[in-house]
Amino acid sequence: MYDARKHICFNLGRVMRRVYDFYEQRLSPFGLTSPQYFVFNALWMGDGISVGELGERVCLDSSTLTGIIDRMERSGYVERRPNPDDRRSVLVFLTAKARELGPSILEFADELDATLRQPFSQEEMDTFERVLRSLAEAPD
Amino acid sequence: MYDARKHICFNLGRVMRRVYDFYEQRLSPFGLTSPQYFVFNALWMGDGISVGELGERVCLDSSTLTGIIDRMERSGYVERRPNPDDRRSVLVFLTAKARELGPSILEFADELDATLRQPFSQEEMDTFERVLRSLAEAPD
DNA sequence: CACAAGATGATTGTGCGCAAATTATAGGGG
DNA sequence: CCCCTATAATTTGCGCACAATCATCTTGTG
Repeated sequence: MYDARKHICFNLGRVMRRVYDFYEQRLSPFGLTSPQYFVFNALWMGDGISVGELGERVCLDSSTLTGIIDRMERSGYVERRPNPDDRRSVLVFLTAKARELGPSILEFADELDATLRQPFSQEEMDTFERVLRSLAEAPD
Repeated sequence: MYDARKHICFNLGRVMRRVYDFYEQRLSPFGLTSPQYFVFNALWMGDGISVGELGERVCLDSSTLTGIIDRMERSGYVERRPNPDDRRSVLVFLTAKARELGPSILEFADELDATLRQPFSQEEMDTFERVLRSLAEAPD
């Protein structure tokens, strides 16, 4: 019998949505969605970068980031500043609010990740993540 | 150093988008997207069901399905018919076109799935899918 | 039989996510 | 110095995806 549930594709989508939701329910006190958390995290590693470079860090198209940065600017986490060396480019910075909440958010996200991993053995998670990374980096 | 890439959440989203894209590039001759393929597949198991029941089969909200069914109706794969027993409800059917293309599409999708699995051992895929299913079915 | 309670489907609003087109600027060659 | 091409960010158009809401219908209860 044909059942889409046997396809990797189907389960991947289903789990992705569930896990995003898991994070977002718990990140909601901070007013961050999952993609916004990734952007926050990428900027925590070093801000004052262009939209394009940010896109490389979070594996998202710059046109997708335009909207995410808009919303994070509205909620007070980031701000855009012109690049003095290149007027086409915009540099994205974390705000004082972001710097203040940063440690709590990052610690909290680590706990969420640990909660997700908790039911599985180290070996299972290693295999799981190895397959995941291979699928992410496979050609085509 | 904090890096969102270490989070399951981040890699899950990235891989899900890549795998969806992998399917969609190859399903494009049929004019189907990945979610549309899941709906097609669910109806192949038995059509003439309500939007709500379809949603249970594909694990999607009925408000999401409204749009997907609209588009599949436009491309000639499904049609809505009123439910004679319940005037609130709409039953979704596959069209003649869908029945004709069905076997090719299902076989093709199986090949795509096999291609994705090909680089990995049976044992790796078993672990991968077991973790995936547990994450999908975990409470909360 | 009437009416409240609950189910169902559609609609609305928000937020990703990408391709293609657009706008503005940069940089190189004649 | 000017044209041509390349690049950065945004806009536009499409397609998910879900929560909240609304309208409608069925069902259970008295």
